[in-house]
Amino acid sequence: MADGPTITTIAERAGVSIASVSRVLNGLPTRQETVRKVMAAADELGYVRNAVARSLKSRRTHQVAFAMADVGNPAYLAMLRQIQPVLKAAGYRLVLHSTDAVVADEIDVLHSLGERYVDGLIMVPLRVTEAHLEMLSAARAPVVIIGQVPEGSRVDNVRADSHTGVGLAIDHLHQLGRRRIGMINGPLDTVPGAARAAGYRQALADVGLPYDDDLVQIGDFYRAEGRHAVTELLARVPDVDALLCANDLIALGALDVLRAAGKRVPRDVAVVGMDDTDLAAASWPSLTSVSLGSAERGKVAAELLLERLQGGDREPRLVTVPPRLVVRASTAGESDAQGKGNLE
Amino acid sequence: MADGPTITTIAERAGVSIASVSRVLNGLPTRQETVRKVMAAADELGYVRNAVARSLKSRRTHQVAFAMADVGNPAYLAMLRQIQPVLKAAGYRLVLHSTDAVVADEIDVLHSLGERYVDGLIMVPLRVTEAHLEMLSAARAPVVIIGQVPEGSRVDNVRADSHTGVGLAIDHLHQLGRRRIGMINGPLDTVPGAARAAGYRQALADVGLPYDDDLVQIGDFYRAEGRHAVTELLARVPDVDALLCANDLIALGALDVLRAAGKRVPRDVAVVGMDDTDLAAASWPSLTSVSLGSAERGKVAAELLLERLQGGDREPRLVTVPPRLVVRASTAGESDAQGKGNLE
DNA sequence: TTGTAGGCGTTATCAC
DNA sequence: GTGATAACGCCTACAA
Repeated sequence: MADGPTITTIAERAGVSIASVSRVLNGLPTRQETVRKVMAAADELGYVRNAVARSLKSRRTHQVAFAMADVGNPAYLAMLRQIQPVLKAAGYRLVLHSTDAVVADEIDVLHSLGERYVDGLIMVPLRVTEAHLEMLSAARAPVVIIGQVPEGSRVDNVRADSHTGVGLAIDHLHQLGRRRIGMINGPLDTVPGAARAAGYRQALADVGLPYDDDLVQIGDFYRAEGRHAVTELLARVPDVDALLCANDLIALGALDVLRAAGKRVPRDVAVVGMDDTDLAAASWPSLTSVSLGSAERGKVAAELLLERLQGGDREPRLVTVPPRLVVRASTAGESDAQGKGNLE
Repeated sequence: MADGPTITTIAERAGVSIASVSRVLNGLPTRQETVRKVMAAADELGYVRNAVARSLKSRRTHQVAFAMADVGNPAYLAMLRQIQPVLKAAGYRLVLHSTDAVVADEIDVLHSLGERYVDGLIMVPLRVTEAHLEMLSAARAPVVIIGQVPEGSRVDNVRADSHTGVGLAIDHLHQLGRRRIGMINGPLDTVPGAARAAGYRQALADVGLPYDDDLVQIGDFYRAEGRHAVTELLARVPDVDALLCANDLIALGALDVLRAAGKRVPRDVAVVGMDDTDLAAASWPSLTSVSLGSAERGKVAAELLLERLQGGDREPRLVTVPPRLVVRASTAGESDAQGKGNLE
């Protein structure tokens, strides 16, 4: 693992100056003979440009950071899968930051932008604190935030619209003739929890159904908690005919409980999840789910960042990605692709 | 977004030399008064060290690359989830490379090691070609390969043992009294496909069951292909009482087909998947699966790399991660955690 | 067309 | 202790 050759090594070998070597390597006009000599020397030595030195001079690293709470979370993964190819195609490397849901880590990532080891950052903050906003306004590189940012913040911002998403689900269930539609939500002090609760209330009003506290159960965004919450709801309202779950994991928990209780899905109870993760298609019955466009948000965020990296300044932009209802067997059993199956 | 301050800026402001600034910033012995002045200036200016300049001098980037075929693949993700915290704890950033299963891209990643923008690399190659080996031996930074590398290659190597893993599954099924154990495999010209085929043959011999060509069906590592293959096998051998599937997706396909055919799982047919992905726990019935230790392999790879980055030279190491059978409802229905459920 | 020289921001080696 | 000063490897005026 000998020390790699530099342009100086090549220059000596080719008998020219380092300036000529640099020119050849960068395709600047040079005499044919010089080009030949330099290329030959570079080849023989197995020369590879030192990206660090290059960055120091050019002030560009061709690296972009993506920071989110947890690499293992399917929603972030969906984003990552879209972000990656967009950046790669534009010649950028991707640096990953998993903040483990620790706010201090997020601030740290923002701070480290000053180290200039990346040209830009895409971040999905858990919540946006004062500290975030302060660091954002002082950021030394372009940042795109996926999530909610206060009005007037001077950052590109990509949002989901879970409020509307809940509406899609309720509409769908209502059209299927469901009238006692329960909601299993996560904590109300989270951004998604609050938005979904509000969306549920309004969507019911929109289709003319009364809001009933008994039909709402708060748990948390995990399968086990989902099971627990659904059990409670079922005990209170045995004749519930549909369940809107605040994410897919909760919905899987709901399927567990309904199955154990001898309820048929979707005939007795229709179930809808949210986020449309891979799990939705894997479950049985496959799960109707509201996609909040994680993939799309990732893609848009990457594109916005590239624009800023390539183009110049422009007004900060706000893009809201519309939700989409993906209908599967848990609400529309008979028309499902694997329609021959059933639960009895 | 004004140009950031450098040690020169600080030096001027504090009325000292850049050498002193550097010393203070690096905690080298300095007079108290100087420390105070420098820190004050740095604070006021919001100074942040330039990582690029630092790397140029120190020849360390504190970055490590992880290269695999596809960010979306759950097996790679399981690795990533383990690699990330190990590296983070050691102060390394993670650079992600998704090669889209293109060999040229892999070579490219290997080549780019010469650019010195990372201190090391963890790679999961699809297959190891001559070109790989050549680049590996010339690599200018430590590399850990997850996968099969020819004997005698001078690289750290972390392997799975799917051969043994298949044995675990067959043993389990045999102990449950299954005697007509089918195998749904992927292409035999892939490394995993070949290993699993060999493991199946030998495991049958080990438990004293005859090998029967009719019980083997080759498809591909996807759900739809799994469905197709299982359909064929079922037509040929209607009384098959267990299916070993070469990965979880195939196994999900198997569940689809068995359900449609009115076979009860596990009573009529027990089903085992491989890889133990998240999907295994999400399906119904939940899927018994052979874990090939993706997570563990990631962890070990990260640790090996760190050792090399911190310590000095040592002989290349070969670590084989043992497989583990994760029993769930698809083979052991009654004892399943959600045991009240059934498929009828 | 080519070479010399200066600078990107740090670190580290010297003398003082 | 501290301050010049020389690298690290590359790019780029500017001069020849």
